[in-house]
Amino acid sequence: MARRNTNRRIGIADVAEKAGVSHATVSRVMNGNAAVDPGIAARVRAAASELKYQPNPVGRSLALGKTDTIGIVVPDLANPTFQAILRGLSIAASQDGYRVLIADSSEVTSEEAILAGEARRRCDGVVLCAPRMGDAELEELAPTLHPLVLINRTTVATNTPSLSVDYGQGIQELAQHLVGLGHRRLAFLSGPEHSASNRQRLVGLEKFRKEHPEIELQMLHGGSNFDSGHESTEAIIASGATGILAFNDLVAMGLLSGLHEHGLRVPEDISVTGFDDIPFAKYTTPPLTTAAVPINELGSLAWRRMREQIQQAGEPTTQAQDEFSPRMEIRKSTAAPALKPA
Amino acid sequence: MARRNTNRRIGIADVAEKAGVSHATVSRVMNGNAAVDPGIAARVRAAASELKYQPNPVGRSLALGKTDTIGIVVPDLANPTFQAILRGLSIAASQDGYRVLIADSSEVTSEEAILAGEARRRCDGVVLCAPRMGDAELEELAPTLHPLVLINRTTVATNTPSLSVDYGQGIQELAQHLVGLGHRRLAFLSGPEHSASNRQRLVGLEKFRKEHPEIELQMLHGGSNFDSGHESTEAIIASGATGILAFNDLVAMGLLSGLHEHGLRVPEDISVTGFDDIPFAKYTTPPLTTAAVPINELGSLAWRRMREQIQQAGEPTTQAQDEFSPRMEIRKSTAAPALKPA
DNA sequence: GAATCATGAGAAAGCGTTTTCTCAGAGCGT
DNA sequence: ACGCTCTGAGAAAACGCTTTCTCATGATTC
Repeated sequence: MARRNTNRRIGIADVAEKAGVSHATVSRVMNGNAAVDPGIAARVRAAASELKYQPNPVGRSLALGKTDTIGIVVPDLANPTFQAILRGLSIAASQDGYRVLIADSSEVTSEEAILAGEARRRCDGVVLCAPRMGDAELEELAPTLHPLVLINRTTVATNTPSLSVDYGQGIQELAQHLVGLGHRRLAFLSGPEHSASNRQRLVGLEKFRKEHPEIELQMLHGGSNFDSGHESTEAIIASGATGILAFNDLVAMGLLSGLHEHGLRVPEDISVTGFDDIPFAKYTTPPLTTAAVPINELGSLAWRRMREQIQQAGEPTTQAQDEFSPRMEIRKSTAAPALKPA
Repeated sequence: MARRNTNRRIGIADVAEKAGVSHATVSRVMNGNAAVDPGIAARVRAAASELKYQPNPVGRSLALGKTDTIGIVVPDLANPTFQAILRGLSIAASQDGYRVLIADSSEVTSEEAILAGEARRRCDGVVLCAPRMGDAELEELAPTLHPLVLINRTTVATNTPSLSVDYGQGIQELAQHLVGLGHRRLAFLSGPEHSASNRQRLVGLEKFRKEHPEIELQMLHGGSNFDSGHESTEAIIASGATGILAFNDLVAMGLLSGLHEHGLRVPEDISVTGFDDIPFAKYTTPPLTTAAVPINELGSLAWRRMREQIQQAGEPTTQAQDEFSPRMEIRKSTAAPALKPA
C-alpha cells in the first residue's frame, strides 16, 4: 500500500472496468498478443481511447524485464565528438523504439564504474564511451555490464563488441602529409593523459619516428579543448617546429587563433593539423587539414551492435571488434614550409 | 509468472534469506527508513555486500511512483545550443541524483507531442526545449505534461515555469551596434520558419525599423546551420548591405567562410554579427561579434525549476517566468563600413 | 506483579503491467 | 445426443520493491 489511491493516473483497471472485461483482456488487446473477439477488442479500444489510456511504462518494464532504454556514459558532454556519438546513438536507437539515458562522468575516472553500473541497472544495456579507467578495472567491470558496447577501448576477457578509431594510423598519415610537404621539424601537441586515444596517437608517432629518424618530432603537453590549444601557442612557437599535429580539431582551432594573435600566418609560416573533422573544421580560417573520423557512423553502429546483443540474448555473441580508419581531409591549414624555417 | 526464474539477477529476497530476515527488513536497512536493531542491520548489510546486491530501480520506481529521471525533448541534437542546454541540465540534475532521458524530434513538429508524452510517462518531468509546435497545441499539451519546464516558449493557461532569452532585445542591440559604427544598410539573415526565437527576432527588428526609419533593413531567408549561412553568401553580397545580422553564430560562421571565399574581408568590407556566443564564436577569424546567451545557466536553471516542481508536488507552483537578456559581445567581425558602400 | 507502552520485525498489500493457468462454452464429428 | 477439441476470456501469479498493518517481545510504571 504505497501511494494513496487518490488522484492517480488512469490505469489498465479503469479501462477494463469501463469495457466490462478483465485486466488481462485489455492487455491482450493493447499488445495484440493473443486472439481476442473482434467485438470485445473494439469495445476495449473504444474505452481506452475515451479514457486516453496510456500504459504505464514502469509497470510494463517490471513485467517484461526490459526498459527499452539504453545508457551511455561519456567523459565529457562538452566534447563535440561525444556529442556527435550521443546524437548518432540516440537517433539510431529511437528508430527501434529505444531511448537513451545519459551519464556524464565529467572526466572523474572514479565515477565511471558507478555511473555505468547504475545506468546498466536502469537500462537494457550500456554504451561506454572512451572510458578513462584503467585496463584492469575495465576488464573487471565489462562482464557485469553486459550487454555492453565499448567505444575507443577494447577488452579481451569477455566478448563485448567494441568500436574504435585507428588514431595511431591517422596521426601517422597526418605526419606523413606534413613531411611530404617538406616539413622537417614537427611537434605533437598531446591530449589528456588518461585518454586511450591519446596513447594510441603516441604509439603511432613512435612508429613514425622509427621510420623517419631524420625528422625531428617534439612532444608537447596539452589538453583536449580550445583553451588548451590557445594556451600552448607560445610553447609551439618556441619549439621552432613548422608542422604542428594538434591532439584534435578543438586544440587546433585554439592554436590557430593564438597563432593569428601572434601575427603568424597559417599555413605560410606554420602548418597545423587537427583530428576528428568536427563540423566546424571546414569553416575555420584557413579550413583545417584533419583526419576525419566517421563520427555519425560510430553512433549508429554502436546502436546496431547493442541491438544485436539485446536481441540474441543468450546466443553466442559475435564479438565484433570494429575499427575505423580515419580519412585524410587535406584543407588549407597545411602547406610547404617557408624556405628558411623559423 | 512472467519471466522464468532461472538465471535471474539477485534480488531482495536473496539478501533476506541469507541474512535470515524478511524482505521488509532488508528494505528498511537499505533505505534507513525505520529503526532496525543494529546487529540485524549489520547482518543485512554484510549479506547485501557479500551478494553484491543492488536494488532493482524498476521495482523501486513502481513502488515509489517516481523514476528519478527527467526527460528532455529537443528539436535537433546537432545544434550546439541544445547540446549545451542538455549538458547543463544533465550535470545539474545528476547532482541531485537524477538522470536525463533524451528525445530528439529531428525538427519534425508532429512528433514533438508524442515524444514529450512518452518521455513524461517514463520520467518524473519533462523539459521541452524550443518546441516548434503551434501555440494552440502547446497550450493543450502543457497541462498533461506537468511537471514541465519550457525553454524558449511560454504558455499562459497553466502555471508552468519557462526560461527564455530576449532575442528581440538582443537583435536590436546588435543592430544598434552596427548603426553606431556607421552602417546604414543592414540585412537580417533569418532562421527556421517555425522557430519561435526567429519570430522574436523579427518582432524586435520591426521595432528597430520604426525607431530608425532612415536605416535600410532587408530580410533574407535562411536556416539555422553552417551550410545555410554558407549558401546565403551570394544573396548577402547581392543585397548590398554592409552590416549583416545572422540568425545565429553557426549561420554567421558559414557566412564568414563564404565571404572569405569570395575575397571579401570581414570587417573591412562587410560586418557580420552572430547570436548565442557558442564556444566557437571567439575562435573564428575574425572573432565573432555576437549576443551572448548564458547557455550553461539555462540548463542548470531549468533543472532548478524542475526540482522545485517535483519537490513541492501539489503546492501552489510559483509560476516562474525567467527571461535572460543577452549580453553584447563585441569582437572583431564588426567595424565601421568602408566610406563608399559597395 | 500486572497492566501499559515502546520497540522492532514479519506478513501482506500494493504499485501497473504481462502471462500462465484454468475453465466455460461453442463447434464438430460420430 | 454425447464426447471431443478448440477458442477465447477471466482469475491469479509474477516481476521487485516499499510501506502499512499487525503482533510479539521486553521495558516501564503504578
